Amino acid sequence: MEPLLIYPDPPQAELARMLDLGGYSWKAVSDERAATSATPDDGWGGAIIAIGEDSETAWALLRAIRRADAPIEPLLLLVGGNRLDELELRDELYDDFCLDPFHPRELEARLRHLFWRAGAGAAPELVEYGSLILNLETYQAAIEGEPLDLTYMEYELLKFLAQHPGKVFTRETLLSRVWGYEYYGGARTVDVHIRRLRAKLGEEHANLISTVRSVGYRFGQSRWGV
Amino acid sequence: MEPLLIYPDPPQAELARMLDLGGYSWKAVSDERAATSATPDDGWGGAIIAIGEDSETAWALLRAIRRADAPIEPLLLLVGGNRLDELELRDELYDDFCLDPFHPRELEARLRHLFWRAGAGAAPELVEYGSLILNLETYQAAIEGEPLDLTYMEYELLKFLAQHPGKVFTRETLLSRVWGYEYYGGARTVDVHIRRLRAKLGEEHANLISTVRSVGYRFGQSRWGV
DNA sequence: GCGGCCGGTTCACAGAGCGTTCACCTATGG
DNA sequence: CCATAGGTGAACGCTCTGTGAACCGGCCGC
Repeated sequence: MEPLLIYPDPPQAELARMLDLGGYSWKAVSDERAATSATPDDGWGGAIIAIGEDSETAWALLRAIRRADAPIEPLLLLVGGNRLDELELRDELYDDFCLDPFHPRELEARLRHLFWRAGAGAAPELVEYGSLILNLETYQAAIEGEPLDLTYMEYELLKFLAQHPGKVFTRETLLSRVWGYEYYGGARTVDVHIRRLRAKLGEEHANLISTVRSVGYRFGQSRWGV
Repeated sequence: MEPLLIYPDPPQAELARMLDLGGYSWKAVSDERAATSATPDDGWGGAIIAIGEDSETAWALLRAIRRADAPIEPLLLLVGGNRLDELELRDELYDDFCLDPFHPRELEARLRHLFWRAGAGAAPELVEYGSLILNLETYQAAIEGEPLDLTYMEYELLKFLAQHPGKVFTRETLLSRVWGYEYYGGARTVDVHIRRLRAKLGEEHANLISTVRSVGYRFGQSRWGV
């Protein structure tokens, strides 16, 4: 997970200890310029801004963050009880706040909930293996960015295989897991679908699906490095 | 504004006083049944649930609320410091929480922020996708500036699809989400409406709705990024 | 009340896409 | 070198979807 942006620098010892204990990576900055220049390649994973004595500076930093091209989310404030009224009319500048001084347990719970909320909204259901991507919501597949035009059964079969990379499945297992438990048909059906999958994956990636003679098929590399 | 659902009944005096002073209308209930029967015509404006001694009952109530046809939002918990760990793995059951006993000012700030968030995120009256625009207030639709003359069901179907671009829906899902949960009719009904939608969208934009064979229909192109 | 219109649902049919099967060929290992 | 397993091409037939049209119920004006 990307590191958290912490303000000010240095943060209060309580906060630093709680973050370290909670396994969060973080970096403290002292102003907007420092925040910009220290931005990780993948952006910040979130921010915790303490509204201290010089609250105007903190608010200015928050406005800058929210205006930026890649707004940081989630954004949590640490605010003293005597500054609560400053939150009013600034709703757009934060996602949650925590009274300072804080209970470590409360702050931890708030962070967890914020990250859950951020993650729950966006993330589409994806199955990935190397450059292969299956989007389970849109029923689309792509390899190295190139969309694959798969039929329904091809998609289902590839999905099942890619969800268990490295594992070998017999034809019978595939028939029952992909086609359905009560399915009764020839085992060669699997062969044909595997063939078409290999063809559509392209010569370059056809070896993603390997044949295990006398057993069945395996997707991806074996765990033993064969 | 619609009244707030408060649990338990009666609420602690501090909470009642803060709500009254803050100008909130509210109604306390003692269990799920009371909550259902006391539901205002326009639904609840939100809920404040205190996790007390009998936390299991409160969690059950929350689960029922979130499962209901019209989930109550926003949902704020009052939770004692010694019960903080119960929040873990229940993220989907609340929007925010406040330590109990609470500062009236903090609770007020949290309520204000929650309502602000709910209002800010509340359905924009426009749904847009490419050159397609749906005006939810006036029930009008247009593509490339050309108004579309849609019937009620056509409009509802297009609205639902356009609100979830890229995602594939089965006919059954569409029937339950667009036509209504209890609807029981032929799945071919969906086909016919899709056909008329495509016709009215015009040859040029008919491909906005794509068929996913053996699955259902998808509106627009998938977004791999989001 | 009655007849026509409008919108939603259902039906029947046709066409195409796709899964399955079969026959034949190639690869592999004993 | 044989036996067996897997790859390949093609054909068959089912299932799903698109489409035209009929049906049905509600609404409105005459």
